[in-house]
Amino acid sequence: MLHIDMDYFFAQIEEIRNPEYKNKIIAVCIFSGRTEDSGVISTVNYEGRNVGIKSGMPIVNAKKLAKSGIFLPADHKYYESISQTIDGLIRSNCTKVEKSSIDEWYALAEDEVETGKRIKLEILNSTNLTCTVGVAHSRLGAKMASDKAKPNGFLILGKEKERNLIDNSPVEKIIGIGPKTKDELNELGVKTVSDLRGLNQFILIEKFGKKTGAWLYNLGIGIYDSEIEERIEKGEFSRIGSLKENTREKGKILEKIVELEREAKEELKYSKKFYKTLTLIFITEDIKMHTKSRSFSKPRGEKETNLDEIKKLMSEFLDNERKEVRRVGVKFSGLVEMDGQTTLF
DNA sequence: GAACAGAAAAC
DNA sequence: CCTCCTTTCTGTTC
Repeated sequence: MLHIDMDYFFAQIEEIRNPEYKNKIIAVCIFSGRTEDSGVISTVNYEGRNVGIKSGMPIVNAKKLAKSGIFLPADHKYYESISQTIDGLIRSNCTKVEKSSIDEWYALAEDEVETGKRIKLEILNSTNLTCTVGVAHSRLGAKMASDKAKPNGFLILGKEKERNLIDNSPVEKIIGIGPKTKDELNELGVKTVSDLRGLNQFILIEKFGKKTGAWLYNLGIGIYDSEIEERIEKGEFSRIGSLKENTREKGKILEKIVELEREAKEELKYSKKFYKTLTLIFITEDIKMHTKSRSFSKPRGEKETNLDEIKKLMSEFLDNERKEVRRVGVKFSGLVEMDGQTTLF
């Protein structure tokens, strides 16, 4: 299996688009609009990483680390179009392709080493962007290989190296193990994947749930999932945004929700899909996420208004929660194809 | 089995 | 001090 991962994607795109920034620190930012520099770093180039800037870091803190750095707003539409170009190149070279995010792909091909090299070159020729390719037997191994080789790298792992690399990795380097699972595993004395071996599978399932528990058990004994899922369609569309200030005022919150709903509907319109469920998202002052949703017996389209439901769901939330609201969002899910007919079911 | 809410993760 | 988007899983309730 191949794993193709674009190097510091958004920031690299900005480097290519603005050659005058060559060799400077470039950080692509998500500005929240609360204050001048509120928001976080999305992606930063290696010059920026060298001085300690990381993705997820508040923009204000990053600016302290790089007085002369270039801090640009994310231009998602443009990054998406480049992602599509790359997607086309990969698909024309591989037998099976899974696009796992805007800048990452898993793929199968006849001769994977040769194909990987060719893809790297074709991407460079047509976009001027570098990427890193990992080749291994499993999905996890391919991903670990590209992680290890980046940036602008190429790494092939045979079965034995693949197993060793995974076995000796700290658990938090494994895709699927985040901060919570890491902490819980560390408490059990598990630091690396190899420490998982020998743990009782029923204890793992009891502690981490059926799915994760069984997956961790298999990981420990060297069984890695390898399926490629060629899904194309998205299952939901959502928009989230920050309020100017934390508040509980219905008018202010509603105004933002309506604005976000309009944006999410644009996506919906573009996809020509209908939805069965509307969800409002609330992030309170303590950064906890809450949701309120309503499903409809008949799928709704881009034309229908949800104002009544939005007001009702919002009131329901505020009546049961006394914290202030920091951010809000709207989500359309349960997407279905409708082609004009409303009597599909 | 659907609806709803929340947790966790990846990006 | 704290952005945005999507997926997957789990528990609960009806």
